[in-house]
Amino acid sequence: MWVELDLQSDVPIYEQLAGQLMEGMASGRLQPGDALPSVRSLASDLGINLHTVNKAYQALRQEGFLQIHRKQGVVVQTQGMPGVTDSFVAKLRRQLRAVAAEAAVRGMDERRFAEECREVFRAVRGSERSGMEE
Amino acid sequence: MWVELDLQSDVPIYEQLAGQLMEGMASGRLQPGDALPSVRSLASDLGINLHTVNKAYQALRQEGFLQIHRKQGVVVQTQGMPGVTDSFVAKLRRQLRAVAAEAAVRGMDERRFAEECREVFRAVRGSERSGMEE
Amino acid sequence: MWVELDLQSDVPIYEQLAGQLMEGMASGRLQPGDALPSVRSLASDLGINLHTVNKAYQALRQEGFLQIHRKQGVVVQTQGMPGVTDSFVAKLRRQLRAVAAEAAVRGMDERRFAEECREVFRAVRGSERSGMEE
Amino acid sequence: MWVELDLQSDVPIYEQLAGQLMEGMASGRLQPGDALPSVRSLASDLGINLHTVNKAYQALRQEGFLQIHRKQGVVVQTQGMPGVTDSFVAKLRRQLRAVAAEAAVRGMDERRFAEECREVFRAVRGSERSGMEE
DNA sequence: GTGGTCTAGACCACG
DNA sequence: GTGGTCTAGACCACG
Repeated sequence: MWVELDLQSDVPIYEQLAGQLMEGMASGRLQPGDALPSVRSLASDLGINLHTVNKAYQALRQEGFLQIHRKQGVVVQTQGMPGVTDSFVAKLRRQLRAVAAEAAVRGMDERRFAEECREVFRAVRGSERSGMEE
Repeated sequence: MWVELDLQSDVPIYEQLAGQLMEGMASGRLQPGDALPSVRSLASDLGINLHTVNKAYQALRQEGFLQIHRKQGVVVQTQGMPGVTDSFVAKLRRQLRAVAAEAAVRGMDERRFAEECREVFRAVRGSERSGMEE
Repeated sequence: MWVELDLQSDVPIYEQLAGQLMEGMASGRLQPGDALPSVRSLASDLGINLHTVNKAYQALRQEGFLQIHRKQGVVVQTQGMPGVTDSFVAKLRRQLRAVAAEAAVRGMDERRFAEECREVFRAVRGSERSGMEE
Repeated sequence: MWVELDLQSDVPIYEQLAGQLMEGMASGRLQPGDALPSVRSLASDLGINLHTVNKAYQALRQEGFLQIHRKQGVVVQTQGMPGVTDSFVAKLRRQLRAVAAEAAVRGMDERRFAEECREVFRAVRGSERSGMEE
């Protein structure tokens, strides 16, 4: 799989993995209905423990991004991805505050900050979606 | 002090504290040269451990946002705040990726995302700086 | 058939199926002597595994709610449904404890709880039985 | 502690534990703000693994019944227990359906069923709360 | 074969 | 000392 983990990072592995899967969904590499590797195969593929993979899968399932069936395994949500809920917007803003504050202190101006955000957003959505929407 | 901590959050307290101090600097409530409370007094003020306050102060000092003198205590950096370094931009982008990916998956479009970023940036800079720059 | 399964639920499919059949019997849609679909046909009808349907049938047979004949197939018990045995009452109470405890902790009062129970009971017995008893 | 587990039961241990803690809160043995044993001490006390205790604690925390602080450990929610939300009522009814259906099939009548529910509810609330409300 | 559960044991950040 | 994370390995229900 295209997942890349930094085992040295202080960001927990399961969190990195969940993040990478989220980016996969954002970019379109992972489409609704797509099957993900079983916890065991992905674990051995990435060289980590199956419990660590499971923790990432469970977190994404609980938030509604994945479905986990007993035998069929793990699948990207088909029945309505979570939308832009109020609680998500609140979380988004909370996370942006920390980022924005340091940028402001370092002297980055508003336009530059917004531009960086825009570019990162474009980057995660990737090119594979071109023509899909809008 | 105006710091507010969420003891239930899974974000470490020292990190929350450092973040709040950073927001104080971003908004202008904390100006270069301003003295911060002593480790002892801030700890008892916030009802948290001495070590926790110290850890937040040390982290901000190490990055160049604070100066710590033996007896004069803790002071907001006077000799040039850290600027928009390449490594900061890299960190900024890394942090934005996670945020942007989830926003994209949830169906937020680019314009809305950039607008949220812009507004958060404005909010953290606050009104107290009006007239300082630009 | 009128059975509806939630393949995403963490309740095993065979258990959901047995529950739905039980509700069919409670409502009167399934009467003593009524024939149920064969394991094969129900499985393909519901898009699930043969074993799963079989497991649900066997569980209900073992408890005395169904009869399974070699060639006549599966039939709702004709020779006396299981009654309100002591062991059933014990099981009933055990299951209610968990439900009731959470309701109590959330601040639901006794009257409301009893009322919810009453209404659910009425709902599962349904209207098709009207005139059958009492 | 007063928790009793049935290691033979097919109900997962962590679920039994969470249920017992919930009953403790329902009965008033566990009051808001009360400290619970650390995962380690409760685990050794009950003769089970600390991860199993942790799983029960995390489940109750995620639903809002417990707070987990880094050093202070685990505490019964003080800032507003979860209330009777719509989603809880929906879950309650779903769980009652299965129970009620079998009771109905076995010939238990509505009044008896409601009475059983009422008594179980009284039992879980216990006597220690007498005089607390109403 | 799959995920779910449980155990045992380790290291670390936090406070 | 506490919970958080990770590993390794086991057994089992489900399908």
